[in-house]
Amino acid sequence: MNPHEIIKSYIQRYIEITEEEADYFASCFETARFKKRQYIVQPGFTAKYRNYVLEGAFRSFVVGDQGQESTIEFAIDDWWITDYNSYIFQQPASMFVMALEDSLVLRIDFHKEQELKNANHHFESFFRIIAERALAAHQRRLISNLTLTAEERFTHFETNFPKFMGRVPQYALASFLGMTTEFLSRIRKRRLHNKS
Amino acid sequence: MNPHEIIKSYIQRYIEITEEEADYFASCFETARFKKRQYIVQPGFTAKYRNYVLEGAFRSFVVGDQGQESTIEFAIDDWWITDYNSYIFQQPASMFVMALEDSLVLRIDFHKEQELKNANHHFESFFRIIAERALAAHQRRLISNLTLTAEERFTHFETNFPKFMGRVPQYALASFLGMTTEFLSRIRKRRLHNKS
DNA sequence: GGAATTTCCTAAACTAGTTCATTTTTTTTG
DNA sequence: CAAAAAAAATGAACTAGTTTAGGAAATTCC
Repeated sequence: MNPHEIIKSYIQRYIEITEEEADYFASCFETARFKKRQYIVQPGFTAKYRNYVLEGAFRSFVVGDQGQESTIEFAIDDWWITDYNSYIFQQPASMFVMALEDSLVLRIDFHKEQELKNANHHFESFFRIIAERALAAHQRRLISNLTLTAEERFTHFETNFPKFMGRVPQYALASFLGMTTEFLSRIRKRRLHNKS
Repeated sequence: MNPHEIIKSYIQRYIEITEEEADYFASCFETARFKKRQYIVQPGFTAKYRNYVLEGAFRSFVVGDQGQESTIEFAIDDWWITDYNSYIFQQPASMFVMALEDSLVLRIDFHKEQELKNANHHFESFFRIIAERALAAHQRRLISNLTLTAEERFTHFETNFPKFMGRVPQYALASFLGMTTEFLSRIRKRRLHNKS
């Protein structure tokens, strides 16, 4: 499938629209390629795009006072990524979004997205649905962060996001799960000896 | 202002609609009173309503295997509360939502909300906007949970949500901030002696 | 293909935050 | 208003996770 077919089938998962509407929706996206380690969002600059990953992988993270990185989100094929606080409010970003691999994305410009939503009730619904789903997912993550131990968080990630395992570097996963690389390493070692 | 005037002025903060549309919107809500410690959502039961707090205070929380409570959200006047995973997907809840004080809410039924969204593009926009804003807020919270120490999280809460201070019990705040009551107590004591 | 850089691992010392057990204070309720 | 229940405080022992430091693999890049 070509990029536009992919995004068409994506939107059709969530709302029922005509072929023409789906084509119009797809036409509002443009493809963009990024090389490994390239930044697509940087603190201080406003996130102009909402990005849908076709190929490759991304990671969004913030950098604390002492230079500690905290991974906010990962995105591989069929996931969205941007700095939502920056994109939604069109304010300077506080996060980095970086390519973890050479990647290909479909992206929509903020203003184009507003046009889409104004033009057609169905598109407004679509963006409402994906926002609600993202919110629900964030709430689930918050719950695991608050209730689980470091090891449980790791197990939870392994079982719920197996496709991400191996795709994302360990230091990035550790900071996503809210622990140090050293501790994640120790967990994996402990596992190897204790279990199975 | 009476309840319906309040919710009318609430929606008008986010979208521009006619007086008639605002009246219709308000007419889809009903008021409900709850006594302190009363549950409005319980695990196993599907959250039927999205609740807008007029008076009083609520707390949503999950209970872990060993009985440890983790507060997910607080809501006082002018805030929304429900179990979003349950409400959005109309699945059994995993959270409790409990009144912290005798409270008065305006609530909308899930099916009524769908009607509203289908009837009028503006209402669809409204729910899209509040979902996006809630998502952005969740992302900000995730960042502070990942980057700050327990004491910093407390300070951050004090400065960003002063209206909640004093309104919510300490044990609930501690579990919201991801620490034990004992530790929060120690932080406050430390503050009293060290600073100002 | 080899030097440089990045990522991952190991281990010991350490500390931020927890657990447990008890007491004091505040709130609720008959 | 007194008894009971709930919430907050205190302190000591403990531990899950961090820090620091060094070395081993694995990737990257000229």
